[in-house]
Amino acid sequence: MAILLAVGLTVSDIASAAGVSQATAARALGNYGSVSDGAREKVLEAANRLGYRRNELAAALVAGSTQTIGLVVGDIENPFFATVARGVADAVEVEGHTLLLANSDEDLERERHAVEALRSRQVDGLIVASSSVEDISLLESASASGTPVVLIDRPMPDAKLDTVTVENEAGAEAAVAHLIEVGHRRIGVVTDRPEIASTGERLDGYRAALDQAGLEFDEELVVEGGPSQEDGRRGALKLLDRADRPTALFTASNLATYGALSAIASLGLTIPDDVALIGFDDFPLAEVLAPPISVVSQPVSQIGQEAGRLLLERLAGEQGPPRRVRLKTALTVRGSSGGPRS
Amino acid sequence: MAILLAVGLTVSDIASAAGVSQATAARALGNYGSVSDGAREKVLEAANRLGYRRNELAAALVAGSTQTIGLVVGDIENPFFATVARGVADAVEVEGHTLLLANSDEDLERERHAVEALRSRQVDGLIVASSSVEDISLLESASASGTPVVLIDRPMPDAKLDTVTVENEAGAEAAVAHLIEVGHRRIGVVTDRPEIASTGERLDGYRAALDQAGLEFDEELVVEGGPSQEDGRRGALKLLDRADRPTALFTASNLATYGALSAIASLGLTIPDDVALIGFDDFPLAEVLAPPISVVSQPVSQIGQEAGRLLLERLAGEQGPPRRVRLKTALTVRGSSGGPRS
DNA sequence: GTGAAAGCGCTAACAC
DNA sequence: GTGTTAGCGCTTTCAC
Repeated sequence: MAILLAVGLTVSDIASAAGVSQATAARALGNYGSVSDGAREKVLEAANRLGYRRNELAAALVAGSTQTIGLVVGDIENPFFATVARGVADAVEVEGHTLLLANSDEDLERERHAVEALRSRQVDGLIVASSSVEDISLLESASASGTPVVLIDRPMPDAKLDTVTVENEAGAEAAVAHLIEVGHRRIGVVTDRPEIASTGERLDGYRAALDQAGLEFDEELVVEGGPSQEDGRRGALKLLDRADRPTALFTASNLATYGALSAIASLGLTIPDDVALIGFDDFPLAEVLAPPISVVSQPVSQIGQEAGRLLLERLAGEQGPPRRVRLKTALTVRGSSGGPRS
Repeated sequence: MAILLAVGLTVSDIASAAGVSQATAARALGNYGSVSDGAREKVLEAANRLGYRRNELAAALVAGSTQTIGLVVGDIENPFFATVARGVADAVEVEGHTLLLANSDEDLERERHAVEALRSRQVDGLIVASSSVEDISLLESASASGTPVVLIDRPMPDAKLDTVTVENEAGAEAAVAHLIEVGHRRIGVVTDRPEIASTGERLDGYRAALDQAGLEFDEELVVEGGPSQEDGRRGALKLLDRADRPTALFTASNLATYGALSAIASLGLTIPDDVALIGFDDFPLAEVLAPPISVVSQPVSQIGQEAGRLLLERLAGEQGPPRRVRLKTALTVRGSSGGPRS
């Protein structure tokens, strides 16, 4: 019995099967240079018959390009990142690129590790939802040394890198302004991690709306959440589980919204009478809940697609200064933000 | 002004910087063979100072292993697949592997294409949620030629491949039996795509529960959904938007459940009085909805982890016959499955 | 312990 | 149009 450890056919195998030189076979298979019709036919026939598949690894080693994009997200289980990933994949796959995926768990050390691992694997470019506001030197050095990097979701004004973000401040301001407009005066916020820049911007939007209405900022009403639903739940509970609880909540991320909904349900509170709610980022069941949940919606898939597009342009040779794409957000008012009981 | 197209340092660069031969530098860097302490120190110092990073591509070409796992899912935006992906990533990353991700959109042709692309990139192994019940010859041939394949989520009894699935039939049967127990007699089903084997098993569970209770199977009560929330919504509407609508619904996938919730809301029906509901696969807001939604929960992350584990074992040389891991499901009764109004 | 040299599978000069 | 040859960056014999 033959042990067949099929390691894959090489160009040479096809060449000898077709009775031509390795170079001719390579030319026919790679569709470059000039090959006579006869030779081409023999080669392709042999390749087809034997089931040849090009070793992209070897090709990449020569070409210096792997046709591979590294994507680093906080957690692919987070629907936001999953949708971003889908957007990126859609954008880059049409050009024949494939995604190498890594989770950072919003940890700077793990992010560094992921970026290094991806670079070692010679990705052509990187798309990163960075964990840190401050230290992006690693990413800038990657970019400087020829691996373009696109930052997503988290604005980095000083970064010399392409970025794709949304109008965090305007979105948050619109949400809070709306809550104020329908009569709320004490509005709690559950933020995402303070280390990520979008958190700061959304908080700025919150303050701007208060300022605009002449309301005083009360830091008691701001709680730091985190990247998980449980963080959001805890944050919301901290705000709601007391006598002088706010009459409305603004949750600054999708998982924070989930968490707040859970907290509100567990306390037996009614939306919007006991507490109104607006969340940043839309979600599948927002319209189905009773009442439907008001949200600041953002074009999540488009974030990924734009990032993919920017990266492909860099790979195609684009040399200009860092580009900053800011996508619009939109306030979608549904039932959950109705006026307070008063 | 110098043009610095930093292409990356090579072992030779480090070797000359350290004043040793390329081979010695490689040995020190790769931590194999024997190197004198002095030489090692010089090499590592130089590597560190210059910022050397190994080109894993070149290493992989020699080693014949890329430390890379290909993952093919229907759609990474689907929370089920996102969680599976996370589980796989967690399992394989500890061994230094990275995930290459591809979406098949539940299309057999795209799945084939993805598998080919991943194999060309020399992944060490593949984990696939296959789109087709019938044609897995491509995957079996991959496996036979040295790229181990683990099938997930969709049972393939005849496949000569490792598989990780859940107890679809038992889970579905428990759900429907419970609906019958609380008094329902006309129970509608919204399935996933009929082409995937889990759909068949869940439908078998439905029929088994009816049989057990002596109820007749009515094919009018079964509608084919699909892989999207919108498919589920349409399917549920077909069942609910008529006079003799069923008093309960069993949705056979998470997105079908989302879709059914949407359909129920749009029709203004009340759960569980107008229509009771149990869905296959738990979801983040299930406990938060009013009423909370009863589900058949499955260990989604564990599916991914087990698949990763089986694959790593194959890569480590495991030679035995195909292994079939069947994970348990559990019926979680919440408010949505309460008795009918009668 | 160390260096020279071969080779992984491919692309691409360079001759003929 | 075709074959010979070098080389991508690495690992790994094989002499010394």
